[in-house]
Amino acid sequence: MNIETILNESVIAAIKELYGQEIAAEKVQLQKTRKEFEGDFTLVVFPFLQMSKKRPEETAQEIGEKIAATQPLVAGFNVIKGFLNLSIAPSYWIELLQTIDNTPEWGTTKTDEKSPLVMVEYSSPNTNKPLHLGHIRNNLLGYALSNIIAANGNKVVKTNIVNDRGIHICKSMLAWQKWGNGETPASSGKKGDHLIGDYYVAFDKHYKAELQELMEKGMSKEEAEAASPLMIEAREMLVKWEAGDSEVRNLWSTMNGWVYEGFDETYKRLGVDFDKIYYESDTYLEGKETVLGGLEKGIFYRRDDNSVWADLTADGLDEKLLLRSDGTSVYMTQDIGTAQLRFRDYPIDKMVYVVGNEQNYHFQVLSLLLDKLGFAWGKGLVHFSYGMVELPEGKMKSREGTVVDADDLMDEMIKTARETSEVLGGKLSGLTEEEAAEIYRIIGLGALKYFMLKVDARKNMLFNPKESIDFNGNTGPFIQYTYARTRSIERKAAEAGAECGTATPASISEKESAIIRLLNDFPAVVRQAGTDYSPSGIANYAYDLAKEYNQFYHDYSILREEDAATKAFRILLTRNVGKVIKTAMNLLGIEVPERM
RNA sequence: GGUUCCGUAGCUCAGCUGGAUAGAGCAACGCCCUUCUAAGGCGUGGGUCGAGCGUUCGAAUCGCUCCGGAAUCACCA
Repeated sequence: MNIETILNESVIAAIKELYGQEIAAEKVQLQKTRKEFEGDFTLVVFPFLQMSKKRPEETAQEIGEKIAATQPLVAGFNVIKGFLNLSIAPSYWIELLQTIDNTPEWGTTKTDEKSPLVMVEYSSPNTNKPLHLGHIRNNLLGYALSNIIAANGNKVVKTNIVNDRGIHICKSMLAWQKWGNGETPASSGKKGDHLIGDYYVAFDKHYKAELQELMEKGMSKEEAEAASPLMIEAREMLVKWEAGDSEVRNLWSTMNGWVYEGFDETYKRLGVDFDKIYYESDTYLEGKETVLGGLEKGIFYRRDDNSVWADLTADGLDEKLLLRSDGTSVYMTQDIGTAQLRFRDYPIDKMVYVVGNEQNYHFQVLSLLLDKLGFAWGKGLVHFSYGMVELPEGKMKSREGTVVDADDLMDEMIKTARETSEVLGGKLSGLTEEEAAEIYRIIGLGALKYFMLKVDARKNMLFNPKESIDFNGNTGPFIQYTYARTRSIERKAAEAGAECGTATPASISEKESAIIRLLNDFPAVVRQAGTDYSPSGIANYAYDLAKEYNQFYHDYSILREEDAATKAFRILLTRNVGKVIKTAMNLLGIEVPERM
């Protein structure tokens, strides 16, 4: 049983004995004692004043006396105003450290046969351009969230829906046909997704030039857009694609194949993966059937022009188009189709969509529609909505060339990790170039990942490339550095044959008990992150722990301590800090180096 | 205009199931490497928690009203 539960029960018992009243466990406000005061946990006694009919100080005093007398784990207490600060016996903390040490995956909940199945959709790229900064936030959040959900005792299926069809892909294809001269990733040395992205940009450039020309001949913007030969050709290509034209389909699968190879490389580098990938080219027709089924059941209705709609006015929303008058499907229809396929493939209990907040309305509607169509998890679907990534100069726009490319950014981060390390002077001397390169990779990516994950996902965030590469302060490398320190201490302790935590030291310092209380919090932090869908909760916790340990590291000699029991205790503490940091960082998808 | 989200230090962000004097980092200034990793530690300065009203013994946290900003409200995806 954890210490909070024990104290909670002690408080309830004390209240009952003193004032003869039964109180609910939620009424007991126990919190960690603030740094300035002595003690480990603090009970707020204001809610009990009505029962005690005494002043706050007296009430706190008598509750404190009662608990100290009955609960052996409470070694002492003090009262400040209406706050009762309780000190926990060192023996309990030692025991906790040993429990952490002996428990594999401490802080997380195991999955078994009966665990609910949660499907997490994230990434969802288009196949006409490479991944950029916004995708990085999406991928990192999606991956971390999956880990966190899994750590809370759920089976998780990570999924990706690839938008592999539509006019945007036709644009790239057309441009490649016109100006590509048969260029391939192999012939050009470019990554497949970048190659296709370049043709998408080329299309846009030529298209704009065309528009300009037509408008100079006296057409309005709308007329020019309609008359543009390039755009007409692209639309024709889309029609051919839908009709299954073999030439177009072949080109399409070849070029998409190049893109997927490029994506795979980026995903691998980012450290994210998927259990199941869906393609819109497979799901877009499925949705149509489901919608028509809903039409038969009277859930939807058809207008005179033959289009199909859902009336959501009763739910406080408006009417939503599901099938165009020409019978083709829209975005919503595809998402319904994808849901249908997934439900056929897996016994889904809960569905989580990691998609940007610009689609909040879409998911509100989707949830209602799926519910009406009878999907058990429709109503409870979670749209894990995250904010935009903004740049210091303003919004990121591909047209204006202000995108930050995912691959470039990762290169840059790793390069900076190397440079920083070299400036600091021979940090990794004694390692081979390969070993050092691996550490730079871990640090560079750790900096990037932590920077993206520490911020509350709901908020728009500012990405300042310069600052992101600053490895000081509340950053991934700081946490990694702290971990490397704990590993170093462990290695040195092992070399010296030092004992690890078998005896109880005479006393535990404030810094030490602060660290242990943080360790004690970890399971609750993981649980909270699971219910709040909050990777940032874990990230900020990891930082707090690392910071606390670093201060401790500077204030106490760990290996030089003369007293064997104290030394052993500190080694055990260090090992547990390393263990918890590593677990927390793993949940975030951030690797942790053995040395740096 | 409707809906949703966000306003906390100069900057980037924590804290929000109501609790003690609102915390970090960056930036500025001053200390600390003969000491287990200085990618570190310590210190100084910096705040009407967007504004107002309300609920409460107690509000950055809850409610209402404003003010700012963002997203969305397509037969685009």
